[in-house]
Amino acid sequence: MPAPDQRPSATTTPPSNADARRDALDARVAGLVRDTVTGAPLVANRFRGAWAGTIGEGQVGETLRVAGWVHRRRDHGGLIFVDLRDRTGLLQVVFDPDTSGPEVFAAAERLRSEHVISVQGVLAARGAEHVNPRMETGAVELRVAEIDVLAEAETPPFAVDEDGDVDELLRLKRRVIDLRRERNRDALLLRSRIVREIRSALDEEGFLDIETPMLTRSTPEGARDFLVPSRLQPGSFYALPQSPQLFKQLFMIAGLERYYQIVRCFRDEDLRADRQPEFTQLDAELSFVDEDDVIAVFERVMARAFAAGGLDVAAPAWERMGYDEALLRFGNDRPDRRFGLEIQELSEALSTTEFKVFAGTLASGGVVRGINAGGLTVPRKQLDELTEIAKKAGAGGLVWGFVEEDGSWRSPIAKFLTPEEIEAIKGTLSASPGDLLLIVADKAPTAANVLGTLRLELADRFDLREDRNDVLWIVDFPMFEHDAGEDRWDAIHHPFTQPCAPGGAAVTADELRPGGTYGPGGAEGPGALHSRAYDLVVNGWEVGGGSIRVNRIEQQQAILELLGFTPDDAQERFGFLLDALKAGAPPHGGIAFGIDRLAALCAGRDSLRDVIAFPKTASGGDPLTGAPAPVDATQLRDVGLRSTVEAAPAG
RNA sequence: GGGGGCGUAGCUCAGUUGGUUAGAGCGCCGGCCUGUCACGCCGGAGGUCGCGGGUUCGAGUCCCGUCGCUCCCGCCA
Repeated sequence: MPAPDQRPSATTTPPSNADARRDALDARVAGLVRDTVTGAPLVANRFRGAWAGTIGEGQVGETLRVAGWVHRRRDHGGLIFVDLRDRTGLLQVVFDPDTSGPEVFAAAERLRSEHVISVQGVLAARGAEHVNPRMETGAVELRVAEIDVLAEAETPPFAVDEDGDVDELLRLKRRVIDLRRERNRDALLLRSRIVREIRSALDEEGFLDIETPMLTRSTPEGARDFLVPSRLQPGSFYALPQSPQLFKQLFMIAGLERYYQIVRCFRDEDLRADRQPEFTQLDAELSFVDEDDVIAVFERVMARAFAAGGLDVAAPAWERMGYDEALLRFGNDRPDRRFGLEIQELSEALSTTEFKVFAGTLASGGVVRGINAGGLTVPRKQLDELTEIAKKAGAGGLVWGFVEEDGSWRSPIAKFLTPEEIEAIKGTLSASPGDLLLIVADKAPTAANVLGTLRLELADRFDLREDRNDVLWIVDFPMFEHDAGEDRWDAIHHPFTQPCAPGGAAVTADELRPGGTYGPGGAEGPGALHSRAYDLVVNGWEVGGGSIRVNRIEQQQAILELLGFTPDDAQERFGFLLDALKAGAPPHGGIAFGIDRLAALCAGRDSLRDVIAFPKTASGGDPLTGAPAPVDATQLRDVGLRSTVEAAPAG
């Protein structure tokens, strides 16, 4: 994920590249959302007859009434200018004692920022020398004849008319003020625009918008559930849905064919800039489909969503990359391909090395991989920092070295390698003089993770990303992973995903059972299975993912058994799904997209908080309402609970 | 749970080696101003330096603890 820019204070420093980029993006978003707001119908009433930001020279001479907030006020003593703001933008309104009369003018003298007013007057052209080209409505102004002060406002805690950084806690506490700021308002408008496009695309594709319960039963998504105690059945709990996964499968079995929902989902895990405890998904499912069908439909839908969001991506079909290839070349399953520094396999080139670290790793089934960081100027201090990062990512260490002008390799380990081995490394990494080579020897997953992390770190530090958008599907995921700690198999996507053999061939229930080819203890074992899952990755963000589901009861039972559920456990927890599968389930599959991530991506924001009206802080709180908060003993007793924790003092 | 960064006026920040009465820009308040548009000019108010403790003759500055925000790891698709 892109690192947040360090933004210098606007007053003291000239604009940086990052600032310029941000401004350009904000301007683009503002342009995109303008049609959203100007398209809003407006029926004249006693408050207004026009949107402020849409008024133009065509209306000069008309008597107009506009309503909104005092954005800025410029008092010249005998003449007062007010920029009036509504959702659509700004309009300069002028108070002049001659045209406004003494009472209206006196009212204008008392106006302050953020007062709410409705004004009426005649629209006038400004005259060439007074046009403000930086303002959408800068060629005209309203000569106010009447004013209604609808509400006064206290001085806002931070400036509404500036987009500068403000402490985020304060922004969230005073979210109303924050959302008045252009940048934040536009982010929400953009999100609305994207969602509207998605709904209309899905409608045209024949999807039904059907709701699913919020008070439901814990589902095995892997994350912690948010629990809601039941008052009518003390001691029992609802869980808030981590996703409507099982419900949407029931819709398919019920014969509804195509379902979608833009739905809130909940996961009680620690937060990140790209993770909120409640988040919004576009959730969808289709019947009688294979991967290609789902992907084709959602390439159409998402291409429209990206266009609506102003994200310039290639036209479909989008490239598909296997999970193994992504991990090998980019070190993770959500590759950011906007810069090079791809990871190369060096194991073969070094297969006969006598250098102990490499030889030992290879002998124990590990790998040696490296990246060519190119001609970056990386001082020793930064190399030490990179080594630290590599260690944190799980590596034992990091080998680095520079290719000198004479072709020699300046590295702490150069003396342990033969000239042939050094040439092989340089050849595999396509190294030329001046290049920095980084090499890691470890088990394959660790090496991938370490080099993937370093790759992203270098892109952040040296601003390597190209100014373009990259979209691709990741396919051919493994189905299960082994949890060594608990000696247990876990589903990587979820247990309702259909497994397949590595080439894509179907697997039977028997093959999944103990002793079967892909069963525990079988010839291949569960680890060899692939799943019919797919993820959509944009600019290194996973924005969506889904799979073809299991539609035959025997196969579902075999998978649950493989995961360690006894038939009784399985029936107890997923009986409703298993019973439904017995009722005759069509082949079906689906997908879910993170709407918050999609909106953040399109708006060019690093944090989901910027595209959520009322987000949570990193500690899961909502500074606006003070949630979560203690409740009194009576409320707890009603739901059959007693707290074991000393309540923190309110506030 | 762990690691990094941050916390000084309403906002954004500066504050040197621990040393006089803690500063700036913006905002706010008052005054002046009829063509501004980040209006301008003059004047003014405004501080629990997050909180608690410690070291010191003396702490915004050093130490310990704690709270909050934020980024990352773990966790989580």
